[in-house]
Amino acid sequence: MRAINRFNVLDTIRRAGSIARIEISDRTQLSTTTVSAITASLLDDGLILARTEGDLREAATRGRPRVMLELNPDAARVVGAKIAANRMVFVVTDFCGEVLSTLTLALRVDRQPIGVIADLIEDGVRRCVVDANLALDEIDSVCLGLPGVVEHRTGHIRTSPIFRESGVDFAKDMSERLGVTTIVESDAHAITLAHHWFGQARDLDDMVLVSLEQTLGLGVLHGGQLFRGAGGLSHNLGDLVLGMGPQGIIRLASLAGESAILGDQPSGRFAEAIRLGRGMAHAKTLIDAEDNTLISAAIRAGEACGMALANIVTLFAPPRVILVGSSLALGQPFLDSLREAYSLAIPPSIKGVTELVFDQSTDETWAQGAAVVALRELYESPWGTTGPAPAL
Amino acid sequence: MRAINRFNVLDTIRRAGSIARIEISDRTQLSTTTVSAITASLLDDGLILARTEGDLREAATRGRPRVMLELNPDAARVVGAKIAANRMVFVVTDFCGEVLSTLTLALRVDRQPIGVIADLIEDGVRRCVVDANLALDEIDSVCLGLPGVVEHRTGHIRTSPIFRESGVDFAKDMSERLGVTTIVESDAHAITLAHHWFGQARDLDDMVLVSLEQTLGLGVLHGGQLFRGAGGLSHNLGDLVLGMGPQGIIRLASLAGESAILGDQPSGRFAEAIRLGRGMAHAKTLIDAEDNTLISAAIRAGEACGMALANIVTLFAPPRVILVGSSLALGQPFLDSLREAYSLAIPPSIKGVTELVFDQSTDETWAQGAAVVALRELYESPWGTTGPAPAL
DNA sequence: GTATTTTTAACGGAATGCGAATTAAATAAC
DNA sequence: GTTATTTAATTCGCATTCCGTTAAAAATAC
Repeated sequence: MRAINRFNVLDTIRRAGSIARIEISDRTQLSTTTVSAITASLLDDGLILARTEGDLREAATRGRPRVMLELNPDAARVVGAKIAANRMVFVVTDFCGEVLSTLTLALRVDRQPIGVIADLIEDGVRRCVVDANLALDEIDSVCLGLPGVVEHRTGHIRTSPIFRESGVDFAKDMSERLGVTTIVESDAHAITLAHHWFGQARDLDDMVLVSLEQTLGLGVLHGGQLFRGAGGLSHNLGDLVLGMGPQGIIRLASLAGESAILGDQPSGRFAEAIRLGRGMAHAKTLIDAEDNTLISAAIRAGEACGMALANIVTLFAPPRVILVGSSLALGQPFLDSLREAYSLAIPPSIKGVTELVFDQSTDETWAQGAAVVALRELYESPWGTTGPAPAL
Repeated sequence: MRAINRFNVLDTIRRAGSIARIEISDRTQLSTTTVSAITASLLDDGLILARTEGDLREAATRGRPRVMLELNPDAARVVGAKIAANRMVFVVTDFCGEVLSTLTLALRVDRQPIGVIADLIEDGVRRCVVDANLALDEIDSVCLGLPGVVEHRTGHIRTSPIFRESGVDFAKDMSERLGVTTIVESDAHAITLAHHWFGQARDLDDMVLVSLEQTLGLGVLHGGQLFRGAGGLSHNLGDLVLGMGPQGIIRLASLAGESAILGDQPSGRFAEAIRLGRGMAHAKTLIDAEDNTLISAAIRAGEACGMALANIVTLFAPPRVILVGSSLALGQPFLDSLREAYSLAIPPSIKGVTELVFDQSTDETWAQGAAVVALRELYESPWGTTGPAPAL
């Protein structure tokens, strides 16, 4: 019970950024007495800080001024990472989720042996931590955001475009390598939480996010919690079936996946751009130069995404859908056809329920989302005076 | 806190049917002391009964014999109803969900004015209650299961094939007519809970049910709770888009809805059978007589359903999917093509995660499911010594 | 100084949960 | 037939935690 209330108070403080006790009592419906007791213990554990100044009401109010409480950024540090096929992005954040250092490695890792990938990740984490002027043992938790189907609870990677193997217990591997608790999560789930904490869904506890990257992912927020499938695994939108063609099943990935849009580019400048992870940006310049092959690929992809999106809205009926990912960089042809297909396909009965938002987040935001995944687990874990208590 | 534990204990007793306190303590992780206190209060409120005999362990065990606890069937009575376009089925059940009386009205109500439909439902409820040798004021709650998109929380019917109007506040209407708390729920959600309590999902807290009736519905059970969309509304699978054809969007309903399979039958014996709600049964006899039009319609429908099913499994990854509804009566051509399309469309990465179960429930089971919806709300509501306390 | 508002402190009461001891009810052993 | 043993359930005492009330302390405006 205390644990629940404690978490609620802490989360209220985080959402507000800076808030007085009496306001917490208002929002959480807890008595001022209880809030005082809980905040005292949070202050004691060093999770929050008190600031005397900063009362935003009119200065001309009488009475004892409010003491504003806010998260103590130094209460914990975590590492978040976005691992993609052609790049890795690491961030170190403080307890508030603010980024302390960033590291981007542009290198193609897909289909490497698992040991090689683990080596690179380990290296990236260590370097990013050093960049933040920290040592690894000052890091409380690491979260890796990966594409594909990830079982967060068990730490297994079911399938991922960056691994040849399937069913890897990657969380355990990396925990042992780093000597720090390491968890894994789908990259789509990570960016979903990033938007919940910092982005376009700060005001919402229910929403859906669709990520259009090399892999097509989905994040569903339901009551402020990620909706993970039974078994805790993430979704792979690319596997959605859009119809039956002459050569069999047509999946979304085959129309809207990165390779479907960019095509097979065996050589040349475009192929080089793709290899370096600039494929979509380069495609945009080609589209602007009216490359008809690419334009029609983008339109096809947009239509497919719009239809799939309509199906997802039919199933989840969220107030807002956020679209993110590199494919958005394709620009008008893609976005217009997506919007058009969506409004055609959305059933009339739920028209107007859902708002569509496009968001071009940087890779850093994705990594920050992974950090948020780690932080959320810290928030819920019991704390001693020195740091988070080890799990039972 | 007590309320939560109380509900847990009550639900544990319901699941077990008959169970000793010490066993409850085992399963709920509550101390025997707490279980004793809670069961005492439940006994006091008349919600459960104690039975001295019935200890199923070997008779030759020493020690004080266990006192088995079970639900008191007489603690409450509810009415559940399945309202379909061409029939209404009512049941009165006791507190355990056991059916006390049944009433089927075979009449076509779709597109009647709302007052007429309400009249018929009111009449059905009253007659079914009388059949159970009860008076309406002995009924604690009524739940109506309707096809279409239903907002359970607010009691509004967003769209339903049986109403001309949309956005009707039907729960309020019927509550006033009957003088009994009346709630509404999607028929698919009702049958989902029926399977959770009595059917093929007794052992599962996570599963998905797909109902193939006149309307195509979906029920998602997640952690023992129905997963309702962000506004508490139900899903309409028929609106799912399966592809783009020459005449525009192809929705599942246009391939696998009842009218899509049976076709437009303006007259004749078949049309008469459809009007009476025997359409699918009659179709089966025609299929057995090798009516090629129907066979190919059934195959098309099966394929469409199989693909849609694969998409749902991709999104929810439940351990089990239960398929119910009148369309199952089409037999082999439909089921075989469904299975085949499903196994083609299911992505390899989650092959084997989900088990497919077909279930031909009677209409009574659907109505019983609606009763379960009502009972679950009673279970959670606070009780006085005389009956459920009125909502605040 | 007085008034006002926020925060902390102190006390009592109520609810809840747990552990230990106790009682209850049966069988097994003698 | 009595006693011991075993298992189930209850009782009792204790700790926690919450809330409400009241009062005091802190800090500022007037």
